[in-house]
Amino acid sequence: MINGMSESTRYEPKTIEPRWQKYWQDLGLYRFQETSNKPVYSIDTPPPTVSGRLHIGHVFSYTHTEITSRYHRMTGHNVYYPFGYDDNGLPTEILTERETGVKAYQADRQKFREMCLETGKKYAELFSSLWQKLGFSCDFGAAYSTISRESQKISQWSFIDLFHKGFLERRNEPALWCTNCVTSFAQAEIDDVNKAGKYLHLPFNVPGMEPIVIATTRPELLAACACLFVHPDDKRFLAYHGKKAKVPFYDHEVPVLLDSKAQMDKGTGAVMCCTFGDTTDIAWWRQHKLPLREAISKIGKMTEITGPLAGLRVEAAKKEMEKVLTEKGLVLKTVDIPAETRVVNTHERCGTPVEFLVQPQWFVQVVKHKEKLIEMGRKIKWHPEFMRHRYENWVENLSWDWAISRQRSFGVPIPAWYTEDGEVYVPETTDLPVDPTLHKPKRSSKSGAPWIGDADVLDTWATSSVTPLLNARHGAENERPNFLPMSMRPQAHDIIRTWAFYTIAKSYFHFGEVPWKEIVVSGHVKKPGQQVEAAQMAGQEFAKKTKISKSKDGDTYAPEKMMERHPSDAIRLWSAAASIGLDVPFDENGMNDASKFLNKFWNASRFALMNLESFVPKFLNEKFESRNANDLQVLGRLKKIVKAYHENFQSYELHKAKIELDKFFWDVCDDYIELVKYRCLKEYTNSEDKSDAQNSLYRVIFGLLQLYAPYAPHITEEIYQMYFKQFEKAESIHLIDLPKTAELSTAENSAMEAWMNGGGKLSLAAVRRIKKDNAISYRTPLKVLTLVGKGPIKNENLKLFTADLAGFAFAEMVELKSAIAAGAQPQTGNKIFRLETDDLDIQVEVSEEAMVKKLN
RNA sequence: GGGCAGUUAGCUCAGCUGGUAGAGCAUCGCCCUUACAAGGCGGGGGUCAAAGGUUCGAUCCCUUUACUGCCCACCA
Repeated sequence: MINGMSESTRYEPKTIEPRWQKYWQDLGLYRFQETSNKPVYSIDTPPPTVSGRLHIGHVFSYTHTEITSRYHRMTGHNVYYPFGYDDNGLPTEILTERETGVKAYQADRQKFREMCLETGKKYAELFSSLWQKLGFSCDFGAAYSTISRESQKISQWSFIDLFHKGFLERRNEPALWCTNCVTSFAQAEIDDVNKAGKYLHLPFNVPGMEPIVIATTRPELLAACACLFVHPDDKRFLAYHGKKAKVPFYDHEVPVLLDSKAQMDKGTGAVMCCTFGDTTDIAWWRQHKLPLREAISKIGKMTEITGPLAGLRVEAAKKEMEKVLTEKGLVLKTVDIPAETRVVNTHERCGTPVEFLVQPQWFVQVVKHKEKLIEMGRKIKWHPEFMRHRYENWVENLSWDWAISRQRSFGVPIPAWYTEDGEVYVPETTDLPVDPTLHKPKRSSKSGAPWIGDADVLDTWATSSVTPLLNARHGAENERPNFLPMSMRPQAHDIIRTWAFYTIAKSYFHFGEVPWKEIVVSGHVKKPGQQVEAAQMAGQEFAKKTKISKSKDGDTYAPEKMMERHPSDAIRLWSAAASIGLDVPFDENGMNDASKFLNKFWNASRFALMNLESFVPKFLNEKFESRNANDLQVLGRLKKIVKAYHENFQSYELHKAKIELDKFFWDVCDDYIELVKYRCLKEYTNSEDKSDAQNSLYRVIFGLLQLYAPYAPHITEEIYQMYFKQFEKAESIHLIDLPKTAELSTAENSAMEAWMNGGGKLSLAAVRRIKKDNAISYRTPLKVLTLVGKGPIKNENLKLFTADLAGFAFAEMVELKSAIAAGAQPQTGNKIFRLETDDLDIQVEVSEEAMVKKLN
């Protein structure tokens, strides 16, 4: 019995995993070493948004980073792997509103902020506890929150720096507006939703002529109609150029103007321009200097100018207007637009259709820096490489500057004051953080007019886009020098247009530099679903991948539930099995498989260690080379695996590293351990041979342990602690550097060749086969085992493995011959069995007595 | 409409720089064998979406097509 090893054949993670988690915490194993002179590998961890609970998709992608961090820690790096949470801004406000039933705009500002802080705290604890249960090696002591004082300081510093550098301006112009959240928002926060709609064809009367007919989906905006547009080349409307038309129902006169953006083939060819129905309206409004007629208020109610619609919400107003117009006979025609062909922009946080409102807003000028931003993107190494296209695609299509003010209460305050006559005051960076709703500027305004503090807060992305600065403690006394650019940013592909883009933009504006050297983009976990008539008609079932929805799928994909059923190591291994950047369907079988693997790993290690009882290893740095070909081939193969492992981890392809490792592991179980165990037996007296066997076995098992350690930290630690620690000394397997890539020796190379292609592996299979085919029990001893190498299989190669093979086959004697004599007769009382193949002939002689014995 | 991926065994997916295909699950057969029956051993199952091209040779490279998914644009 090895130190404290249990009798159970089943691996019991329930008690083992928490034990080591606590051990690691107590040892402070994963703390970043501020003064170490090891090279730093820094990770710009995504702080999960405090907008609800985490689902299995988060676990999936965060696990990739976690495994990567362990890899780097085990290859001589001082790893900076912080834990953070994004708890400022709109998402947290919405969550707080949902949980408390209190709407932000109805509540006292300070009081609501405190409620949000509470929410943030609660979820931060949930997140942190989940990560710890998964065995994450974050430096939990270095946790940050984006509403923290430090984060506020840096976010405001960023604002001020952009302001002074001229990348930031305050403009009073239409911005994307959410009437539900009562705030402006950015282009990146638009979500497309397919929604059915309806064109109404409405007549605009023109004195002395036929009415000009337009098609609109937004009759509720008629009151805001500023003009009509027709295409200059559209012959149908030539007579109307420059005429005035009367808006139906409201009867105010609007001009008929020309613009080539009016599409002749759309609707009726004539279009009404309202302030504002869509982005084209905004362009027209600017270009043609149209009057502003606001029909929708901040909170989504119709304004006074809409007459009978005033006070109604947009949807209700649309219906009411259609009713009114229909009653008056003003609807000439209606055309339904199916959902498939109509796309509505909505606010991604709440699904409310976008409106446009003119309000003073701060904008970061991104549109005019597209080229530079693309250039920055190209300086960063993307994994997988094709994800860079998404970034470029997004930047190329940018049409709005980044609106960063939010008319909300919980967030980092915009550090600015204004006077009525247009003076702007931005504080000194030494005075941060400030809250203009509470504090006053240090000086009075030039005109003596009173300062008005900005009551808005920053977009949550405006704060989370400075996480590299936060990690570097930029501007603080204990600033981390040479910390930027960071080594790596991990994140999922859905936030390339937001988090990745904004972080790159800010880094460029502040320093003209990239924020990190590499970015690793992970995929999503999709839920498996059914699909399509065609497949069903063919009697097939299709797995269609669809997004996991927090609201609809409830607890099905809750990691906490998953962790009741599967060990953390199994969930980690399942996550690591996916190709980098690809979406994967959720498949709980994959976790079951991983659990089975853990059990196998447990048993294999346990068995190996039994064979190492009372053994003292020659240490790894000591020159050791076995004389046994089987040992040599397996150690040679281990070296090959190590090399591929490092290469794959360098390119973040941990799934590839794992595939090769798994294959090796199963081969070790199936072949190597089966063969080596006979040389480890107590009764085995050749001490040189035995020493070779045990030293090799030690190395193979320990090597496997190390290579699996980043993926499955708990089970590897358990096995390490139970046996290897006595020799390796380190407090944890996670403190030992992974084996380095090493050259294969000539002996190893030729042993591998002899094993793989020279007949070694084949002879093992042949023994299994002949026993099985002839119903000879596995344990039945053989009198004689005869092998004949044919074709490429040479007897001299087979000879290398005969000693081990004899043990495996329970053979008293193994002989190699050039041919098996036809009609060879067994000795009395024995039987002969023969199997011939193209590469190898095998013959065994067994005593009948032994066979019968076995049958009973 | 633009872009990016994918299409390989019943299912989920690997397949490195081109040399007539692999794993797990499922299925079938055998086996309590002194690590493991949530196991072991063995078998069946694929014209690698289609068509052309380059090549001595293509799942892999090039072109075209079809389908699937994602990102973006369009939103009167």
